[in-house]
Amino acid sequence: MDGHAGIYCPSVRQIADSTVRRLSLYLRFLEELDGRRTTTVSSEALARLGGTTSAQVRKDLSLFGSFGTRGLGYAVSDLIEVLRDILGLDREWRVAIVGAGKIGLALANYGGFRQRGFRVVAVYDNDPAKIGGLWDGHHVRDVATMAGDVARERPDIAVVTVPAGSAQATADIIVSSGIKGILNFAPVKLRVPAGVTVRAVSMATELELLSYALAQRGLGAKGQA
Amino acid sequence: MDGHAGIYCPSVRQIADSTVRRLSLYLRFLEELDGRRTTTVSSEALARLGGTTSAQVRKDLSLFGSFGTRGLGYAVSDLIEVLRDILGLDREWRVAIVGAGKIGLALANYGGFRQRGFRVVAVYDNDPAKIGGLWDGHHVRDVATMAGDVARERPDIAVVTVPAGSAQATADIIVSSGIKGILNFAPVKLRVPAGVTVRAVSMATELELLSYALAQRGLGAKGQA
DNA sequence: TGTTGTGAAGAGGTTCACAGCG
DNA sequence: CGCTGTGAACCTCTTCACAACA
Repeated sequence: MDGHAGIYCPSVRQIADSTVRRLSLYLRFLEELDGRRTTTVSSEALARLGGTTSAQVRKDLSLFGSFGTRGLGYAVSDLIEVLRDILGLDREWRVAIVGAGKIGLALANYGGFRQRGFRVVAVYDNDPAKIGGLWDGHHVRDVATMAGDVARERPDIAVVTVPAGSAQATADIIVSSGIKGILNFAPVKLRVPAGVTVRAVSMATELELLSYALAQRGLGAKGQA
Repeated sequence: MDGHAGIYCPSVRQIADSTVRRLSLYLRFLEELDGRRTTTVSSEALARLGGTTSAQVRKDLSLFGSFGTRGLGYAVSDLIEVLRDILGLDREWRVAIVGAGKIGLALANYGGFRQRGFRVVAVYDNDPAKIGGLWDGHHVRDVATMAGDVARERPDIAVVTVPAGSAQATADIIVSSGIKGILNFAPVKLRVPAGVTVRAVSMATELELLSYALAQRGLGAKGQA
């Protein structure tokens, strides 16, 4: 055990999503800076990299503590450790992938996945054609057996990469098996009880936001045939 | 030409991302309701489906016009058409995929992609091993030839599914070739000139938001070994 | 009567500006 | 002197409450 989880308690109860999103961004920049042997960084420099303002950077960090040195800035390697701790990346997260399809595969093969401490411990599907087969080195199991496996393998997070139509039913199985975190790739809003956290990666929504932006842009100027 | 693009001009100049995101969600629910032959829906019902409030639904829609009937609600099929129009889904979007890998494949095979009017017109990569090969029915071309193709094939949107390290360079090529919309799957913040819209699908960030939420949750109660 | 559309009030996040320190 | 940390002002989005109306 590392025993230092929760050193950086926010003074305020609830931290905004937008803040955590930026912390995650800062961390990526800091790791890049660290790779270039940069030892110190100012809020101004971090802000430029992240497309925000120096005040925003300082405010974001100050919600969790005082990590900088006045007149100097932030020590890159220290801040990396702090942010990893805050974001919960100082430990391993055990992940079950539900839906042995292409999206899950893309995620599992995404370099940052393993590197950030996310480890696939089980893969499920409900398609008899897939069950028993191999998927990225894992045997695909029947989703019906999930609840029984959880006690043994203790996954922390379930990744839902099933079609929209079966996403809610899948989420229900996941919830009832006791998993408290869900990363949802299906283009539906999952309904879960309090105490379970859902995050959605919404390709459909982002595409539509893009479509909206482009359509708006076309109004004033050209409006292509 | 359909000629009715831009009927629904927002009274305010700038619509919030969060609003457009909800419109996209409403549209999905409306299509589901339409499939069940439901003809009318109240803001209250839409709100329940989308996890928001009726006032929010009405406010969101009222930014673009008055589409409901007092005492009755909204006509499902009419509202579907209105939202499709607002979101720019009443036309075809020509898409170039840059990075012939697994994520792009997952996206291209996602049902809603074609169905919502997004059509892949070209696939690029910079890996000589992939160039010339077949990818989901498309010949993979050298990304260096992109600028020349754009004049002929007029893609509206480029999907960036290359590794983080080459994402910015790829975006630069895309921008200089004249494409105005980018859907970015790489875990980096793309820097583009004004006039180009970027949307990011960030698996890394959402994973970290999930990790943060779970880590926080562990503090008060159990704090697993 | 039932539900929309909307001004006004409220909440929450961002920006400002400067005191506080190294 | 430079840069952080932070209360206060600002602004934007959300919620409320009710008039308007089919």
